[in-house]
Amino acid sequence: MAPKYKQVAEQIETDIVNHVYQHTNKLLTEDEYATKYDISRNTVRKAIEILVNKGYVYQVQGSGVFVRDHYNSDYVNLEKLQGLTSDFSGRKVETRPLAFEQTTANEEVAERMKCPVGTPVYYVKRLRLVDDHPFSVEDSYFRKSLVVYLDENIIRKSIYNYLRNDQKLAIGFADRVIYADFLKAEDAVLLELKENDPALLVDNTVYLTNGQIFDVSRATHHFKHVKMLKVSNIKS
Amino acid sequence: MAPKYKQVAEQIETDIVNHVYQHTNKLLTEDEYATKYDISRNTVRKAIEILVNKGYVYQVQGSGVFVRDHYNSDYVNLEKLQGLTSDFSGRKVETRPLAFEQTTANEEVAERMKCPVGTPVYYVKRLRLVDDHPFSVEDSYFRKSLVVYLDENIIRKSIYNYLRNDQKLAIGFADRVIYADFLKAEDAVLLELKENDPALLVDNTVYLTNGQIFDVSRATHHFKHVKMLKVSNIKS
DNA sequence: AAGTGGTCTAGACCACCGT
DNA sequence: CGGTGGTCTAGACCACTTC
Repeated sequence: MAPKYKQVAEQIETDIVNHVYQHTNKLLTEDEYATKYDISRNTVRKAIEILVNKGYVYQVQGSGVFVRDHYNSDYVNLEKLQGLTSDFSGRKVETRPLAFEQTTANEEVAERMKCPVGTPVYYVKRLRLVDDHPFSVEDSYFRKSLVVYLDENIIRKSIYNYLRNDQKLAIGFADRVIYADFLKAEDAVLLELKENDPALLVDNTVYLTNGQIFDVSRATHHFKHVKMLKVSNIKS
Repeated sequence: MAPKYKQVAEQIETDIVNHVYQHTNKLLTEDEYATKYDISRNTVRKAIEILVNKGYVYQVQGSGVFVRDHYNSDYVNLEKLQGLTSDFSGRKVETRPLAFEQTTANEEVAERMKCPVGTPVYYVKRLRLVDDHPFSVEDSYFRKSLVVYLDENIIRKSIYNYLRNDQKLAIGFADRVIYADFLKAEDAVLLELKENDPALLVDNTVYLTNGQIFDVSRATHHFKHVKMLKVSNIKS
């Protein structure tokens, strides 16, 4: 059972996507939502906060909450970690496994995973395509003691859905380091580009809620097809 | 007068940076902070939420709030918009003005600023250096009707501090689109790289609290010296 | 002045972690 | 089981926008 504020956030998000507020671009007031859903104003505010963080709306004190012009599906939204499928809903998203093996952490992986060299890990390499265009190549390592089981069937689909739903893994937070570099020859072939073209790289480190690292990955993105979007509020 | 939750967040942040929690890596409990600062638990939670979003700490239900290993000063943290000076505190940050003029929006700028072609704007081009290494080249346009005044002296320092503190401009939120491309010849010279090397680009659109766009910019970053960090929680 | 979002409180109860 | 974070409430008062 999801908490109320999440349910309400999803409700309002659906309304936004369905252009319910199109005439004025303005949401209902907080008091109106409180009455509508029979919840307290603070719960309404928590719901709206989620939408603010996702970049759907902005708040103006004394005035209201307004819908933003939003970037439909050309960007990878850095606020939504669920992966490509949610960013590119309505488009064809495909995953091609390129490698899958059980091995042990070499020095580089051990350093990124903060574990000893030789720790057992799963290695997965996958090519992702959107609308039949190569999108990114992804090298992932999963710590075997934490993910317990993986197979070739699972990695064709969403590894994360499997870990969350079937393995009940409590995924907590993630760091992503974003940078540019020369495209390696091996990846150039897969992305249908040339060696030493630019590449947009993202190094991921994913933690369980208790702070343990269970996954590190590096995604090499097609520089022409991939742009990342970060929305920010000037608070904090 | 900053709100309590912000003040407390800054207090705790200072404590973290000064290694006050180093022995256990664990913050005080929410109740302890509530007593310590004589505030309600909800206010403590708002303060801690800020630190979570900045990537300083993570929360474990039933257990406590823990300090993360943090990435001292090698990354541009996408959660902190204040600019380079705060990301690279303790390092030499320099800004060299390359161009400053009053002009009008051409088609590209008008499109990005969602304003008519011909709208009066300030154009600013600056080179940023960190520890004497070229870091990025930045092309910015400011909508003249909203920023009112700028001069060559201001753009040497922090334009944003000036707009916020002296002009009392209410800066609200920003979009950043991050991507990779070939480095242009003109920027290669400034960054001491070669034409067609990779470049890490960031297109910025900055809004006032009322939703008006007052600044658009494009930063071309040195691919070897710049990495961006995004920390995320798996909530929302 | 009325409307609407922003801050803050005090307290209740639940969910999860550890002993 | 006790400790600690997560959700939620009802209400007060402030700050800003709009008319």
